[in-house]
Amino acid sequence: MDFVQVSEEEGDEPIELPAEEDGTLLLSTLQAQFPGSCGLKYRNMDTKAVRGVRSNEGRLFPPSVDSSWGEYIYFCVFPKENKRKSDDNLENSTAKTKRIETRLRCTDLIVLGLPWKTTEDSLREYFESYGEVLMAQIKKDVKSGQSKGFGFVRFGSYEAQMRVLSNRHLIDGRWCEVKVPNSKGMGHQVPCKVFVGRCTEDINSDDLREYFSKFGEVTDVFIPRPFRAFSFVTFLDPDVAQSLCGEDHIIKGVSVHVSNAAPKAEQNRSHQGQNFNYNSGNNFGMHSYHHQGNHMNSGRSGHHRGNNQHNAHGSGDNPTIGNSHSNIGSGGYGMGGNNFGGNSGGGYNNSGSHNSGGNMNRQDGGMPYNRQNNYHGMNQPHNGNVGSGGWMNQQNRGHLDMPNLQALGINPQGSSSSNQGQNMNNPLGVGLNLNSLPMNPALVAAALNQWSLLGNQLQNQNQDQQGGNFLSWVAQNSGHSNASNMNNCGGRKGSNNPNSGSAGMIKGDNSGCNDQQNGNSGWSNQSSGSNSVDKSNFL
DNA sequence: GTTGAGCGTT
Repeated sequence: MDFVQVSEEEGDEPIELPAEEDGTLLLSTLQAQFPGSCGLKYRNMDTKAVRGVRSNEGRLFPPSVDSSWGEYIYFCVFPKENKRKSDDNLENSTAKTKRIETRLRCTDLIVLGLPWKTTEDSLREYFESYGEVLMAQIKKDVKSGQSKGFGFVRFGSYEAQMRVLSNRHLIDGRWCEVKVPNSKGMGHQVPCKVFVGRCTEDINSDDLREYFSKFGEVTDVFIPRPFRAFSFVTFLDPDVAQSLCGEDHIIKGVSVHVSNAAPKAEQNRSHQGQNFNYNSGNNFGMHSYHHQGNHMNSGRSGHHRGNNQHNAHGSGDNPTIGNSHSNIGSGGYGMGGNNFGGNSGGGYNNSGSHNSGGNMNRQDGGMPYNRQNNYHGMNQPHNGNVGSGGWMNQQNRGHLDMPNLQALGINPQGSSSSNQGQNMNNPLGVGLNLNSLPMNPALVAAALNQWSLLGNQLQNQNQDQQGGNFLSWVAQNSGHSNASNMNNCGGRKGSNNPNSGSAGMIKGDNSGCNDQQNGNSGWSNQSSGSNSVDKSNFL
């Protein structure tokens, strides 16, 4: 009996696989040892090139005319979606295990928001472009047979599942969510998304996709608009994403920095007192977030970097519900880079020396310089969500650029938290859920300011508050917080009033400023040198 | 016949 020496990847120790009597090697024999493999290849010693092995109807044919497999060591071919970073040899030992594991990890996926008209056939048809669909069902009303607007799908491969989870889906004309059902306990999601800082405006999504595809399959590229000098790249393989973190890459001549797209921390449901002390339960095995006392650190790898409060939340789905965070106008428009919190419910420390940073929304792009503590910020830490998510549609539907939260293990449902629905943290106390307003939160804030709604409420919550409206409150607080903030921007040009955080739509000029930590308008993040950007709001 | 947050008569 002839044996064929096969290794998973070139250079690995080979396994001898028995060939059939006719000299062929059964694909099933190969797959018994190398699950997921679909073929063989070998390096031709003469040409130094890699040659593929002929494969037909479940059989692999020896390359030589005498039906001999020779002394070659063959290595496996895996479907493209299994392809790993080519130089990723360190993971060979785990790759196989991983494939086995991942095969076992296919789960039913719930598809929410389906059009009423979608049938199981059309649902299946849609998802078959991602891979083999083992099951597609629409939940219907028993009596009427009418669709309930959601359904389930199951894929044959984990790769397909991952791809589906990391993409958005336009099904029969409607944007739908695909999630792992009741996934609050799902802990296996690892971040596939990386934050790419120091982007320039001429680096478009195609550039990013093209560049990063050489490391692994890119499933999504997201560039916040208006331009904020960063973007997100999502890989199919979280290992690829992780392997790139911390690296600098040159794209179109520009040195960009890749870092973790800060995973949204576990929701702090306890909400108690002044102790804002949460360690994320979602550290994905690579970093834990120590948000202690009154300064939250957005730094990676558990380090306290920058000490700028940031908002780890604030996606369009407003996952900050039930948390002690706030966004007012986080995201692209309006107040953009700055989050002003209302701090209802006791929150944490409005009066101590360590007040939250003026720009709570800052997440560094990995620049090692010009990092300053920013404890002296507005006296309003977060709590309450005012218009979080900025321009994003609350349901994330219909927005082409909205990444899928669940790909990162973020479940916008808020799971069992009691604070679902109406925002319990609403600092306005005016019975408004600004998140539900389909408009620019900055405008909302400005409007409320006009109505003197914001200021009054905030006054009750902030002992430093001297009265006035919200905008003046912003000005005041960012005003006396600017000891650090102003200094961060030595190159500031005069056009931007750091106290005018309220001026949501004013385009700030912060060129030369690497740390925009004051009350600038959201637009000010457009400064070319800015690394003070918030990635978290786009996770 | 309407609707649009959710979690599945196996």
